[in-house]
Amino acid sequence: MTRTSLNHFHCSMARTADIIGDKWSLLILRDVFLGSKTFSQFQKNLGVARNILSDRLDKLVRNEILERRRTRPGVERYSYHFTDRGSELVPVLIAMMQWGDRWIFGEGKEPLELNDQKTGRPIQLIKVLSADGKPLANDEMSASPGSGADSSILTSFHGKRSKVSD
Amino acid sequence: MTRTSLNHFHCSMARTADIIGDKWSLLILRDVFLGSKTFSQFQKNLGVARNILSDRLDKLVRNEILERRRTRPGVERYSYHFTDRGSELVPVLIAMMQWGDRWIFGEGKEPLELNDQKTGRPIQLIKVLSADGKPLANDEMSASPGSGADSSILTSFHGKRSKVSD
DNA sequence: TGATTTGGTTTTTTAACGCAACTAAAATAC
DNA sequence: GTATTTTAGTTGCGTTAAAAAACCAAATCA
Repeated sequence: MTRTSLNHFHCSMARTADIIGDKWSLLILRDVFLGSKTFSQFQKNLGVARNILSDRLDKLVRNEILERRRTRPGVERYSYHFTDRGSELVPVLIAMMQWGDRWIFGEGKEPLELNDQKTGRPIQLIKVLSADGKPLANDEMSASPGSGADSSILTSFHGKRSKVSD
Repeated sequence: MTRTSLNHFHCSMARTADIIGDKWSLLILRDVFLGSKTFSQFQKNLGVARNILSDRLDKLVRNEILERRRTRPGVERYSYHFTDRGSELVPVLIAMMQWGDRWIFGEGKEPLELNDQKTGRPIQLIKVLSADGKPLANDEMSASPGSGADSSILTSFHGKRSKVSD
């Protein structure tokens, strides 16, 4: 019996979490964002077990988050890069970083600062904005079934569950 | 041999991932955001095993993401709510949802739409913005050691690792 | 009064994790 | 020209956490 997959949830969060919702995948993606490219770099930076790293890279490649490129023809030397799909996960990563900056390390103690390369100034805090660009608090939002919704979306997004080998 | 904790990484992503970087925690938080409050509601909506749910709720409470309130004095009836700390994770959740909307379900097939309650219009796509409010692509950002950085932050953020029972 | 709901805990099984050792080819050092 | 190191993994094994199901006790509903 394999672990529970979230594949059949009709829910974007669940499906996204199924792909990147584990510690090592998230850290690998962070590492890619910061410039790491190779198996050894990830291994050195993260200290993750090699089989786990192998498994996660595979999964990220299969899900087209990362692309594996051969760096020299005919030789087993590879590098990993974001696909378009993968690079659009960066806001997720940055939102997580910023939360940790604020609530774990605290103002003025951020381990890492992200800057606009052109101006050198720090990027903005990631926020939820209304259509006209105003920050929205959580209780100023409402959820409604989207165009692709099935009937029971708001009362339950518990879809069928499945066993997968992944 | 216990699982590796990311507690000693001097990295906001790692530390945040250590708290919410697993499927069920993320789904519980989504569920809270959408209005669920009780153990039974989470269990019904998510279909998660009760012991796992119990464990995750506990962890989220211990980490002050959620607050457990007794709903009737002297009786075992509880409800779970975001703390301030927890509610600031919502941008992370929404960024994940939006990624799934786009890359898993596809434009026009979103299971759920989030709206500005006042106007009824959908919220904006979450983006990384420069100080002057312009969207930044990934290669237009640079990382530099923050005010709380230790010396080796960019070459390696592999801190000491520890075994924890958590 | 008997069934159901609520909020869990306990028990058992199984899959995932972590570690160390191994492989095999290429690159570098001596 | 041989030896060591680096790269990119795979294999095997023991441990641990997750999943499923059963159980529990108090409160509430029918």
